[in-house]
Amino acid sequence: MDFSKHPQYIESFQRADSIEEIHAVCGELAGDLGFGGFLYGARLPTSLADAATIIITSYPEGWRERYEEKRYIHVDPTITHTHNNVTPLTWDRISYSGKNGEKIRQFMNEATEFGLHAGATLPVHSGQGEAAMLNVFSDSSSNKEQQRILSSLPHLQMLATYAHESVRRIIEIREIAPAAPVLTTRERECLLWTAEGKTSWEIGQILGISERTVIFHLQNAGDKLNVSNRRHAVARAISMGLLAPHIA
Amino acid sequence: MDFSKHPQYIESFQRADSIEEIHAVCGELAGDLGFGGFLYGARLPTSLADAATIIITSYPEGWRERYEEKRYIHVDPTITHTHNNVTPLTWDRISYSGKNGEKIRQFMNEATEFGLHAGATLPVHSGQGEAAMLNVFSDSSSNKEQQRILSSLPHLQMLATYAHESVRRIIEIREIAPAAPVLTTRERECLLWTAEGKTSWEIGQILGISERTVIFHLQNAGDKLNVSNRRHAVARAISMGLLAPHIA
DNA sequence: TCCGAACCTGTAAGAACTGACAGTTATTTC
DNA sequence: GAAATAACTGTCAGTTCTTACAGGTTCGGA
Repeated sequence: MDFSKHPQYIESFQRADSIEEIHAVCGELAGDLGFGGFLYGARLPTSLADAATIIITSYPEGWRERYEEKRYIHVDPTITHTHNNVTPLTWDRISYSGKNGEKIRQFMNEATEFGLHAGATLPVHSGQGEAAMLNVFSDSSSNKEQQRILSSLPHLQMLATYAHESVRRIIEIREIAPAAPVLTTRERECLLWTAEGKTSWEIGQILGISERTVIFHLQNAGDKLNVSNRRHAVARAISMGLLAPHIA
Repeated sequence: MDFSKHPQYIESFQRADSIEEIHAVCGELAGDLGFGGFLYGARLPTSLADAATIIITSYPEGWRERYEEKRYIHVDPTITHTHNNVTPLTWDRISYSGKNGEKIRQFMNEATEFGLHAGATLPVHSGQGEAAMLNVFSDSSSNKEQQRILSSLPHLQMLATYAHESVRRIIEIREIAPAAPVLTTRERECLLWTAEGKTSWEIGQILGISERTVIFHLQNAGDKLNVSNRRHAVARAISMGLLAPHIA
């Protein structure tokens, strides 16, 4: 297969500044590599329990409708795989055992009705629970085609990271998530111990300062995080990555 | 370049059940692909502010000592890149501008003294803040070599995910992190609203149950999470991914 | 039919947190 | 030298959490 346009796709992804452009690049590369269509899907957490879902796809209209209608998102093995893995998945290796096995088999059978006979899923994860996947499908499941898919996996995987990078860049520009405030050392320390369940008094003992001072720092941290109690502060700080282990 | 052994490496990674075996596979593939050495590094968060660091490497002894001694982990641009990106980095594209530019230049210069003339970094992220990278270096930085590195990136990237997968599998077997408990729907709901800063009474209003019942559920959740107050429960639940947005 | 799991509710005392009062000290920056 | 920032400390009233007491209902599986 011809991978010579690989660098061009990467450049196109890096230049893209709208979802439509990303769609175009994905479509082009899927076509060039001989695939029948693609689907890029990402979930970008915006708050604790909410996430923005971005879908960029050239899947057949009928299949997308069916998928919606039957709520196949709860069955789709490519999504499960992406959640639990970092490695590529070729669809011929999907397992039909387990309690959802029958549902999955039906799902895959229905997919073939719309031309998705074979394909692969390339997971991409980024920090803080962001997850994305690039699916490509082929309208044949011959041995030769399976082999072709297999050999294009490395390139697809790499392109998937660039696709994801550009989506993140574009979405971030539009500012879905609020920026994290800058905490002082003490504020971070106090928050961290709070997250470990310590009381103000205990934290004071740990840090060698008075209980009142701990309250002071936590109050300041709370103001910066725009919250009104410690439970909320802990949740915010963690999900903003403010308490994450530092390098080294 | 010859990528025909690609599937063999993958199989070896999947079969490996010790860090030493992973070392061997990485060494083999780096050698086969013409690289002078490799470094796989991962940070697997174990608790809120702590992470296990796993390093598997064939870097020159002298360079590793120097790196330790000078605490280059704070300077190393491959680590910064891995933290902030999902895409591969070829070392010739490292930027020397910015406030740490001079330090980074010195770092890279010293690296060349030990034979690291060119190379690439392949980031791998998995859920819950886990991050890893595969570095490979070459003892020449000729144009031809740069080209060679570039063309092997897709394969390296894919192999990096398999390397990371096997490390995760091995480490998980040895149980660094405790398993997440199963929460009931109500427990999860109450915890979620608690993480949003709501009081018991408020949560009762939201869920249409009494304040006492909310306390009851939070108590049970706390017991399962093995914590003694809500701040700790919120922290635990979030960092275990129990409150993460469901696929819907 | 009995059991466990999930869900629901009440009272009450003491511990912990929150918010508003009112400050001090040291360091850095303009 | 003034201003800003980080760190530090105290009291007090009111709110919320924690723990321990003692129950009840519903539903599905053994």
